[in-house]
Amino acid sequence: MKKSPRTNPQHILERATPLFARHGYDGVSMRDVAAAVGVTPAALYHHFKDKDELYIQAVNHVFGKKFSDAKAIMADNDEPVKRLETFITWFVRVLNKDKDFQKLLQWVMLDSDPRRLQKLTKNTFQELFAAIQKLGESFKQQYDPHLLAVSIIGLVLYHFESSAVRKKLPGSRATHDQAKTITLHITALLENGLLTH
Amino acid sequence: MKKSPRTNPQHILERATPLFARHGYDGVSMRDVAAAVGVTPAALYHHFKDKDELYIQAVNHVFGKKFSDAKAIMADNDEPVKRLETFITWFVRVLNKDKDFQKLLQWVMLDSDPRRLQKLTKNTFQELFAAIQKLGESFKQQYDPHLLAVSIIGLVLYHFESSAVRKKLPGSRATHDQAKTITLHITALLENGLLTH
DNA sequence: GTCTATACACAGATAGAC
DNA sequence: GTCTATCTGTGTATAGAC
Repeated sequence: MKKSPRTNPQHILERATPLFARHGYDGVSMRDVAAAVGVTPAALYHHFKDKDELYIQAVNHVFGKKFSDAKAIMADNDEPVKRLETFITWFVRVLNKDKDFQKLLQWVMLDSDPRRLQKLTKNTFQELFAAIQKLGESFKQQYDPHLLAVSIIGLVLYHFESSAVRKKLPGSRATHDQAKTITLHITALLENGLLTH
Repeated sequence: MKKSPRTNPQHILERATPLFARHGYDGVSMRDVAAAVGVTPAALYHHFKDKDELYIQAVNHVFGKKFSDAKAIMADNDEPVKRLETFITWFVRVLNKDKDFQKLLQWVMLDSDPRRLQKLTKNTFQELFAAIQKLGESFKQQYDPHLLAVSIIGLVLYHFESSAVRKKLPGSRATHDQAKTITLHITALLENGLLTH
């Protein structure tokens, strides 16, 4: 095993991730990252050519792991309802556990730089989205598969995206932050809808 | 009628809004705003004590109008299903029409400054959220009203929050950007769910 | 591989003339 | 009410010593 420097690229990414997750690209400076790592800004430029590259690699470092897990889950051969529930259970648990992942998803959606957005979404969302879309086709034919996939993802994501604001709103309770509560609510609503038949 | 200066506070807010909507608080400088208004940065400080105040007033200027419209809609006395559909129709149309409103909603959800978040959410979301929550109680009792309100809002919002990314994903079509398409999809899914009964 | 030192642009904000 | 001019801190990024 070669001697590895205390400060390798992966270590830098792991220190930078929570900063970008909390404050976004424009809210974090290279000085901030350097301070979190425990080096000077100049040292960062030895490992990353500029701030964009550092940010993109930090995001992809987080996304890569999660989405490869998701792909495995969606590849199972259970029946559709079971697969849907497995996916939602997994997605809720991951979002609940890894706040950095959840926040970075939000920041990516808001990125106003087309170049950077391209690099952030390349080879990450596509496969998972396609799998969800295909799963959606197993249900009622009336739903557009693309819109249905967006609906399913949004239904899950928004319970976490709204969390900071939601807690200030009426009816908020501690149980609303628990993965199990959210999962049960979403699956019931998605499967049965609001009306009695 | 008094002589009004070409550059009054409201005019500044209207010029600043699209900038904050696109790039967020940290992505916009006072110099950017001043350039968009056509004055020097110093002039802005005559009308607003600092950047925070300018940003908060810009957001509240946009939110205020929309949410008072929404309150009126939710006050109607139609039956629950009809009221739900009216609300979703209105919400989708507003989000589709006013991209600044839609984007600012996203930025507010990500605001990491507790002080600013407090000022942004004070007296804006509460009443509307409470009305949606109450509407949700008209349907199946099994659903937690708070979670149901979050689900309904998220289901609508995410179709717009995801739009930049969604267009790069499989199955995307031009009709997916039309208010009517989205409204019909969401109402059908919410009311009936995925399973056949 | 990390440091010191620094270049240079841009940030928020203010003083005081007009 | 807006300007010019400016203060002071922070931003990204680099050169060159160690």
